[in-house]
Amino acid sequence: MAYEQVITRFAPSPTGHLHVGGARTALFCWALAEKARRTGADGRFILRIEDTDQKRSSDDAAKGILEDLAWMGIEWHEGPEFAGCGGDPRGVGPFHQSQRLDLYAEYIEQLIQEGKAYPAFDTPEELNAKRTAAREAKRSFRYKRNEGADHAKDIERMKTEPHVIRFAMPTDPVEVKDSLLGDIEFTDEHTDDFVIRKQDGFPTYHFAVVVDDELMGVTHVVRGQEHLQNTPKHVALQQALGFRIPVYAHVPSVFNPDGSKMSKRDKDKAGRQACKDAGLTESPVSSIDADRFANWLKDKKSQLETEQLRELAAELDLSLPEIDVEDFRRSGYIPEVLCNYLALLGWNPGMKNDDGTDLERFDNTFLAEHFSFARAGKSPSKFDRDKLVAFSQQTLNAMPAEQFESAWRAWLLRERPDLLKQIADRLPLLARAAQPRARTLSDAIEPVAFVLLADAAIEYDEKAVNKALKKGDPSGIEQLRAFAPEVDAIDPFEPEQIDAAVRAFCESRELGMGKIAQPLRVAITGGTVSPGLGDTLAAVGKASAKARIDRCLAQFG
RNA sequence: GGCCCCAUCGUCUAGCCUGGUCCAGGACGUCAGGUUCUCAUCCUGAAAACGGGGGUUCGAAUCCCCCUGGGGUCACCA
Repeated sequence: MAYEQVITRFAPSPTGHLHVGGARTALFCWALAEKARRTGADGRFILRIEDTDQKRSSDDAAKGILEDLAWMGIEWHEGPEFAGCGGDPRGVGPFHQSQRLDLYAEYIEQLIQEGKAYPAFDTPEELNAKRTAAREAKRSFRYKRNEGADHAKDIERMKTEPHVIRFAMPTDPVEVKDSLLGDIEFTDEHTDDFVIRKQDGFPTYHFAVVVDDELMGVTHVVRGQEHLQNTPKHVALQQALGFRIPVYAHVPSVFNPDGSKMSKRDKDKAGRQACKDAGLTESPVSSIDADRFANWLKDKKSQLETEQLRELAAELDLSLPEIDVEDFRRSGYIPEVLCNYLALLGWNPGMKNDDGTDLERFDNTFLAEHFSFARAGKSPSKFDRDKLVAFSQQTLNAMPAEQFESAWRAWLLRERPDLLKQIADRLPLLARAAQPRARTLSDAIEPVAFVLLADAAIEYDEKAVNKALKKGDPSGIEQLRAFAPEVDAIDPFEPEQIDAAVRAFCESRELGMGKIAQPLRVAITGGTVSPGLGDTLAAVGKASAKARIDRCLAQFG
């Protein structure tokens, strides 16, 4: 009767954009459910917004997370509706915890009636004092209910006094079944009588997750390893409430290459360092006032707003470290690549390519078909940007030209609309030239940046001029002079025709291609590095090409 | 500090469960060559790891124990 169910959920708290670590967890959650779904079982991936912290949660952040997930192609089957994702076919919503308060109240009431939870009236000061004392005595502080507590009397007191509700944690050892780490036994020294309802009436995370997971039918809880110590609390709560106990999988964290935790603070750190290196004492951007700036500069823990940091980085020509999914999107990574890299951080398919190398390039569909925790790693991994860049470059280079062009156009439209306007008319040509050199959609601009300059604004690199124009016999500049009249005859002025003309020129004079290529390159771009010659000339167009050659001849001839 | 988790090249990892085919394979990075009009590609090659110590065994990267190291966690945050 019961056919296989794999119901997973990703439950972020909406306090900012989606962190790559979270994104990987979401990806694994999705893959697990999607795999079941594809084999005809009841596989569902739920997205739930854990906004029980009134102070830190925001609607904007929640929306940002939906956007990030949708961009990555991690589509949730149930949850808030966004971009074709979500919905509530089983009627288990709403999916914002702040809208489920009545539900929690019911179960808390039940626990209090049964004496499994109780009100506590300690002030934060009292608790702090106890914690400090415990620490000084080198013990860990664990809140335990007063031996002589009078439950009925306390319940009466609740009506008039500020209080929290605590769960009377049973002392039996709790066994946690984890499909990644194996079974782990927690003895009762791990947990105390933790708070399940805060003074403001909101449930704590521990209580809300347990209730929601039960009510939403969650069968597999996939979450970060930092939650491992919470699990015995959750299991105890599930037992007390008579709930099912889901299967857990605690995935290891993702770190910076230096071993530090990948955090939003890294952006502040990079910005601060850049300011110090530049010897700045006051803010270079108006959005950060003097006091704030001074304080930020000396206080390593203080953080600027994301927008302020971006302005600062733009001003200092600094690239901030990517931490959130949104950062990678801005940097010009495509979602397929980010997903692929993230999935590989802790999981691998254990298959070979035809040439005998390990299979590591795959898409989300492949992931959904093959994912399991049996092949997932238990140890924390470091985020290697070089490898991500390599994946990105390989993928971008291998795309069909039209696909690259449209991906690039979409990226430019979102991130650099000003630039897109400037180059929109010859985007296909520029895309063709940029694609083989593009590592990301962002740095694709670099190899074709010379087209953005006015003909008269080309600055000639001195070394390039010496090497390409002055050396040789006849000198580069003479070759250029000889070639100049040929330009007009090239028709149409397109890469193939240009290349053919250059080749013919070389053959007739028995020259190596380099003899004319480099002088031309300097004339057109000011330097010795650019895309193929045909692409380079075609990108600026015949009129500009002639103008640039003439100007160069005039200056060095 | 208590408790929990983890441990193969610089990094991500394959191999470990079901010891021998592993003087440990791949990818990224690095270095050295080569192809190409520059750059980027592409091709060839090289250096590079089983944290240490005890067991078990004819035999251990693989199984067990200890040590060391790394990480996590000890909130009215999630």
